[in-house]
Amino acid sequence: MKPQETIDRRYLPRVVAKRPVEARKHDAERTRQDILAAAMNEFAEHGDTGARIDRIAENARCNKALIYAYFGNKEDLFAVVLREAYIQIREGEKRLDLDALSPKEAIVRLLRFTAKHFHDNPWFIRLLNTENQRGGRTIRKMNGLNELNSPLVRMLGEVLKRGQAEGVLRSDVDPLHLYLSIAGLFYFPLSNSFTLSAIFDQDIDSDRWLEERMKCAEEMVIAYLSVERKS
Amino acid sequence: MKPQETIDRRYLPRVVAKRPVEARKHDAERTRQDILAAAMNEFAEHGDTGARIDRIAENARCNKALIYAYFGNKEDLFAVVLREAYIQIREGEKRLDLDALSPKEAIVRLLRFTAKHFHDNPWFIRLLNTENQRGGRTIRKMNGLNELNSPLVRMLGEVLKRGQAEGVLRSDVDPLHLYLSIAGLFYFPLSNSFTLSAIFDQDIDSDRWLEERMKCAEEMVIAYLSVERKS
Amino acid sequence: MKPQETIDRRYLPRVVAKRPVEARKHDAERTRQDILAAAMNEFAEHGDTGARIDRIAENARCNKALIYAYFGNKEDLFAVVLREAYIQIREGEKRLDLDALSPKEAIVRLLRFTAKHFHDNPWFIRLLNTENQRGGRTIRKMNGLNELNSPLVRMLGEVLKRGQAEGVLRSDVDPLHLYLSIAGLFYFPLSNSFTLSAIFDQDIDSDRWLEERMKCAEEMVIAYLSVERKS
Amino acid sequence: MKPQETIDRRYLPRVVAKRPVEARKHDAERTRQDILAAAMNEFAEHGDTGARIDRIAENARCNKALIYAYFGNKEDLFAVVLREAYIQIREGEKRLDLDALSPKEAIVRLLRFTAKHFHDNPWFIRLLNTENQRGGRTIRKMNGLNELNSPLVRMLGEVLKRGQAEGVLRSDVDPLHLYLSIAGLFYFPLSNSFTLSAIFDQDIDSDRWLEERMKCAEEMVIAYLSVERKS
DNA sequence: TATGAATGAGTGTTCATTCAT
DNA sequence: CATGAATGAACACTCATTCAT
Repeated sequence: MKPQETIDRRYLPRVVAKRPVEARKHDAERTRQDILAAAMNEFAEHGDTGARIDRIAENARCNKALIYAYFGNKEDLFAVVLREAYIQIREGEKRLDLDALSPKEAIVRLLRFTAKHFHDNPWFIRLLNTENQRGGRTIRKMNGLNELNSPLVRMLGEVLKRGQAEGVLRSDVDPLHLYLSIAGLFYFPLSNSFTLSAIFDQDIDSDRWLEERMKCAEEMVIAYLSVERKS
Repeated sequence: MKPQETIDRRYLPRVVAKRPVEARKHDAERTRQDILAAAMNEFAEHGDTGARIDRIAENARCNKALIYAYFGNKEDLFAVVLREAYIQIREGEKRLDLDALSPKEAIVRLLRFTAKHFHDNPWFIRLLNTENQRGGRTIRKMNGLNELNSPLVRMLGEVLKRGQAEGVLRSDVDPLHLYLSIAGLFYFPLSNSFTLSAIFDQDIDSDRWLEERMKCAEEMVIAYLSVERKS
Repeated sequence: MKPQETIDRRYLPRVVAKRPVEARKHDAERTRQDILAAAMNEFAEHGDTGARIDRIAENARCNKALIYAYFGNKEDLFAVVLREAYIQIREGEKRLDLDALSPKEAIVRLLRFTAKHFHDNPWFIRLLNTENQRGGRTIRKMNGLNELNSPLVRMLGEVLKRGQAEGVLRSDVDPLHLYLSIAGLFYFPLSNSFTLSAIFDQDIDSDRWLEERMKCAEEMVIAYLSVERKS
Repeated sequence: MKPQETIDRRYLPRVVAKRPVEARKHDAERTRQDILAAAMNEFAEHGDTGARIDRIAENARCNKALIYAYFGNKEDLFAVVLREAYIQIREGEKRLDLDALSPKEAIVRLLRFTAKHFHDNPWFIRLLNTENQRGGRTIRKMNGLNELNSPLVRMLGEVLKRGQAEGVLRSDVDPLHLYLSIAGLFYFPLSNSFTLSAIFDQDIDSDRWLEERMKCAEEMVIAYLSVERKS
């Protein structure tokens, strides 16, 4: 039951920037980055127990000992990788500049970004799955998670408040629940694209499919937010 | 980076039926069932690479060689486990008897069943994740998937048709997309309960949380289905 | 700084009983003994950190996994080896039948046995040294040490009592101290035979040297025991 | 099976002279001394295979490459350490000024010094054990051992000759054997203090125990030397 | 049918040693 | 003179799988 041998190129984080085969010069920071990039690949492709230090070293074009020198051990390395994944998505969200948009437009933009991010960075989903399959042992010990992630909820909360003030959004929406809904509408099909494609005969990973899905999800979210609650 | 050591009891499939320690009495079918039950546990708890044949044998109260005699190898055993998981959820859905309900009631019942099933059988989610982390290698080779899974879509399609005929549901809904939405609204938070609990400080696995989530999801789906499309 | 490559054959415990190269038949007890014998060799030759599981497996004509199946891990294996060493010397002492001899003869016989045992089983000394270089971490956790070792002191105590009653031995001798003296007179030169041979140009491991040493030690001990204390 | 983690402070050679953290100021000789001191510690605490170049560098406040620059490799470094150990004990003996004492007093003083040296410098014993566990590979290749060590035997020989001339010591004593006896009476219990403490329930490393032991050993040696051989 | 014994190919990790600056 | 970076060869231990009975 060997882990996957070949994998769709899309499953590789974009971080990778392989350097010519030649000699490794004594460039610590560069080396660290190479290892981290290789580790993101590896953990995303194979999960925690399936990931191999050997392969990370090979792909980072260094030897295993160096990985231990820089990152301690496999578990610590995974923690760095995981944090990096969160940093990337949260920074992407920040760049959306939701405050500059009308409330509904803001929601839609967040929705489309989320869909895009999940679709374009399948390793992100795989990393989250890995950590949850592990029982969250790594994230439980991580620091600074709140500072990293709370801006998203705050941002979304402000959009909702604005919408309610303007009378265009219903008034009883919890921002966290809203985010979970938005994410869930894409996470489920994309995370399970292999099984769903097999059992329902779909081509979930195609751009066309995603576009359709976004339309559907957008309508659902907007429909929900537009309804005024019957008091 | 050892796989999880202890796990919430809920994470174990219900199939398990441990028998008194005494003797294995050459009861082939019984033995097979024991192995299968133990294997479901093991794959759900630890994923494919984390699962251990030793532990399966121990929990099935037999020896490893027997597992190979019955199931071939680890990969084949996983395939049987995975199919079993699909059988269980599809049978649950069939028992819902959606035809006997009004369209909206039927949708809501399916939604609540899905939520409950994901919540009560976390191993189901874990198994799906495992297979998708594996790149769907197992399911790709499985036969009879269509017969097993298509009834769900057909059933849902009929509900939608009835609702449209009665004029209570919008007319442009794809049953598969609807199912993906319903499932996704719960799959995402439940599958990622460890990470989400950590980063957003929630108690996602609690019954109370699920109840709230169901209310929210229900409203969203109904709002969406009730909207008449502006032609 | 590789551990020794070749070593005087004398440094190997006598337990070794190598079986023809052919096939390993499923004989658990035999296998266990083979592993234990090989482990005694290995730990005696190379110490704890220098001992190699690979070599033990090779010499026991089995594979490494089997060693772990039988003994748990390297540390546990070392504990079994160490206990075995104590069992062997204590059994040898019991067989001396000191009670049947006159007090002085009994002391002399114990002395000669001790000398012989140290000389003929250099691995015994090496094993003790290893454990003491380790800070006694293994023996500290061992059970049943008292039952194993106290008979020696008791036996010696009885000899002394008899000698005092008969008026042939001085009356203020502690049996443990006496044993430490007897052992020390041989342990030091034999344990340090390599360094002493090098710095004093002796052939300490020869039978002739041992014979001389025994004469000298015997006289010293007897002289001491014969002196009546000036009250 | 990691080497010892913490160790009684007494187990460290006195050579150590840690300098403030600040800067290493290109002082070659000073650096060499620091490395040597750290190496003595390391080899004494952990033996040859357990000793770590990393730790030596850390404790010497330099980097590993420097150690190689100064001492060649681990094995060569160990040789320097070992020689240093011999130098220290032989110099101690020289300072005893045995010629100024009566023969019996001289013997007793040597005995007490030896006991004290072994007790106060347990790393000395550990170093000797290490080298002997290695099969004497290092000392065999060392030069100038004779000049270093023969003065002890010569000194002791002269004391014996004086005693015999004065008629207070027996006439057939080999000075080397006498030294081996004296040393052995302390080496054995001190070298094996961990195992002996465990199996005989003693507190061998205490000052009180040593005092008792000295009394006993003294009596034994004097009794032996005082006896006139029955021709 | 069922089992305990045995195996080979990994797997994470360590460490003495060398390189490049 | 001094250093941080880099390496390869081990090494303890694991695990899916097969053998012999």
